[in-house]
Amino acid sequence: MSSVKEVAKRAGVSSATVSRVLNNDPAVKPETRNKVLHIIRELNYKPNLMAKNLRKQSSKTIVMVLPTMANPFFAGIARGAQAAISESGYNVIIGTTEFDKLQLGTYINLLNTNLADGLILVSSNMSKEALLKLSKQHPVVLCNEYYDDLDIQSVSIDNRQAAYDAARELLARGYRNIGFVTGTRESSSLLGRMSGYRQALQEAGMAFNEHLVVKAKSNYEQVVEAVNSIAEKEKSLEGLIANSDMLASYILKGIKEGDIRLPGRPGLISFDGTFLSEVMNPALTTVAQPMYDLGYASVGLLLQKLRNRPETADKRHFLPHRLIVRET
Amino acid sequence: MSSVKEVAKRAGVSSATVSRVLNNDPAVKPETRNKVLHIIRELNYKPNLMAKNLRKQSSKTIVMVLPTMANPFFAGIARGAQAAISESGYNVIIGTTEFDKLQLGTYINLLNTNLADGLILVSSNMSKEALLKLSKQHPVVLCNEYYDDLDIQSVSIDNRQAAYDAARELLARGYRNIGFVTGTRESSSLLGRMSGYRQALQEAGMAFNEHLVVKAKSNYEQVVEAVNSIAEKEKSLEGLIANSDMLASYILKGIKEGDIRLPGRPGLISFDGTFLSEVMNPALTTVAQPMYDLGYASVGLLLQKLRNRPETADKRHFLPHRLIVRET
DNA sequence: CTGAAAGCGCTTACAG
DNA sequence: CTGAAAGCGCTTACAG
Repeated sequence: MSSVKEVAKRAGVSSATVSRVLNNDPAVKPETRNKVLHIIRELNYKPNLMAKNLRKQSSKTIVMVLPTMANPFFAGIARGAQAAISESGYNVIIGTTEFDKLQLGTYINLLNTNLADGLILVSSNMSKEALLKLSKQHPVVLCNEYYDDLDIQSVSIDNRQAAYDAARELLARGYRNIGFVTGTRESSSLLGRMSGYRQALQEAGMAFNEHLVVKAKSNYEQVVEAVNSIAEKEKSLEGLIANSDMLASYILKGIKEGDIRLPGRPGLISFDGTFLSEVMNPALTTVAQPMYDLGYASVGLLLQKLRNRPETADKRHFLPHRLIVRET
Repeated sequence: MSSVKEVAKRAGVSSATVSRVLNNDPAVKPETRNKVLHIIRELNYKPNLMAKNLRKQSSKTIVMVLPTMANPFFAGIARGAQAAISESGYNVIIGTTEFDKLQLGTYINLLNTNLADGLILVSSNMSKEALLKLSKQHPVVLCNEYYDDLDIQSVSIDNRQAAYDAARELLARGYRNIGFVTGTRESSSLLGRMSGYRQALQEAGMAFNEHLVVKAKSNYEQVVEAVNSIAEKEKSLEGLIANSDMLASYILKGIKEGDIRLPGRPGLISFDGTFLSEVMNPALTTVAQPMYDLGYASVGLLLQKLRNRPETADKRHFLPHRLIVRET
C-alpha cells in the first residue's frame, strides 16, 4: 500500500503538497497538480481514510438504529437512509436492537469511541430523560417519534391525524366498536395514534373503552390471542386498527384459519403501507407512510447538523401520510 | 474529551501503562492497574477507536453488500449478520446495491481506503473474473452464490438440490408443464436452481422447454406479464416455481385479481420461506432457506479469515433447505 | 514492571 | 505556491 509520503517522493514534492492536491486546494500550481495526479494514478494510490478521519477528528460515519429489519416498514426506512447517504461522503452503520435483545448501548458506544459522528433513532423506546441526555452529548435525530418539549430534530408522519383518519374511515362505514391492536413497545408515535383514535371515537359520541386496545408481540399466536381477547369482551367488535401491516397480516391469517372468531368480517385498517398491504388477500386498507422519505429526511437533517448548517426553528418535521382504501 | 495522556497524567503513570491497562496486559502491577482504572472511571474516559484502529492497521469493520432490503429474504440475512457481529468487537456496514442503481464500487472503496477489513457479497452478480481479482486484494466471503473453480469461501443452500426438490413435488402432484419465474439478474444460485429444475423435468421424461423460463422485475405488472407470456405459449401450464416469495406473492395477487389468466389454479412453489409465505392467502408452499444462519455463517467465515484462523479445505458451505408444503 | 520514543498516514498553521 | 514540522490519539518494541 502506497502512502502520501510515497507519492510525494515519486512526484518530487512534499507530503503537504500531495495532501493539497488530494483535497483540491486551488493554491496548487497546475503543473504540480498534474504531476502529482499522474503519480497517484500510476501507483493506484488510495488515501487511508482512517488516518484522514483521525486527523480531522471526524469519522464521517453516522449510525441509524432501528427496531428490526424483519418488518418491511423499517427496511423501507433503511433504504431511504442508504440513498440519502450515498454521495454525501458519509457512511451509515445501520443497526437493529431486535427489540432490545441487542443493546442500543452498543451503538451509542460507537459515538463515544469516535467511530461515529451522529445518530438517528428510529422508533426507539428511550425515555425522554435518556434522550435529552444523549442529545446533549451527541448529534441526534429522531425518526417516527417526537416529543413536543424536547429540542431534538424529528421526522415522522402526523400520527395523531393518521389514526384519526383511520378511525373516521371505519366509523364512516358504520362500524361502531373499533379495536386497536398494537405491538408491545411503548412509543411516542403510538401515543399520538391513540390520541387520534380516541378523539375520533369521542366525536362519534362513543365512550372510550379501555379493553378495545390490546398489545401483542409481532407473531401469529400472540396476535390471534390479542384479537380474541378483545372479541370476548366486546361481543360486537366491528372494526380493527392494526399498528402495522405485519400485525394486520397475522390478523387476516387468523381470520382465514378460523383461529380468530369474530361475528362478521371486521373492517380492518393497518399502518405502514408496505408491499405486504398490496399482496395480502384481501388487500389491506392501510395508512401509508412515506418510508423511504422518512429515512431520507432523517439523514438529511442529521447531515445538516453535522455540517453546522442552520436548523429550522421548528424541530418537528411532518411528512404526509395517505389512507389507501382497499379491500379490508 | 479525555485522552490516554490525560489519564496518564492524573494517574501518575505513562501513556504506555494506561494503554497496557486498557488492553489487559497482565504484566501491569495490580496496584498500578487499579489506580489507572480508577482514573478512567473518574474521567469517564473512552478510548478513541479511530486512533487505535489506525495504529493497529485494522478498521475492525466489515461490509456486507446485498441487493436490497425490500426483499424480506435479504433482510433476514442482514439480521443474522448483525447477530453474528455483535460481541465480536467488529462493526458491520450493511449496504445495498438496489439492483445496481447504487454502485457496488462504493462499498469496495471502503476496503481500498482502509475503512473496512473484509467484504461479504450476498447474491452479487459480479463476474467470476472480477470476483477473483477482488478476492486477491481483500478478504471476501460469498453468500448465496458459489463457483466451483474459485478459491473463495461461500455459504448457501444447495440450490440445485432445492430446485430439484421443488420440481419433484410439483411433478408428484401430477403437474406436467412447470414454468419457472425468476428475477432479472443472473446469478450462480439461479444457475444451480435451473439445473435442478431441468434435471427433475428430464427424469420425468419431459423435454426442457425454453419458454417455460421467464424473467421479470420484482413488481406486480412485470410478474403478471411474465406469467401470462408463459401461459400463452404453454396452453396447459400446470405448475410454477417462483424464484422468491415476493415473486410468488405477485403471482398470487395476479391470479386473484384475474390479471393472470390460467386454465386452473396452478401448483406454485416459491423460494425463501420468509414470513410472506405464511401470511399469503393461500399460504405458499415454499423452499425455506435458513436466512438468519446464512447471514450468521457468512460473518463467521469472514471473521475467521480476518483473524487468520485456518480455513476448511472445502470452501463451499451448504446449509440445509426445507420444503414446506402449504396451500399452493 | 514501566517509561521514552517512534510511528500508524494523514492535514494544516506557519513561514518563506 | 510549497515545505518542514507538529499533531490527531493511540500502541509497542526496546531498554532498563
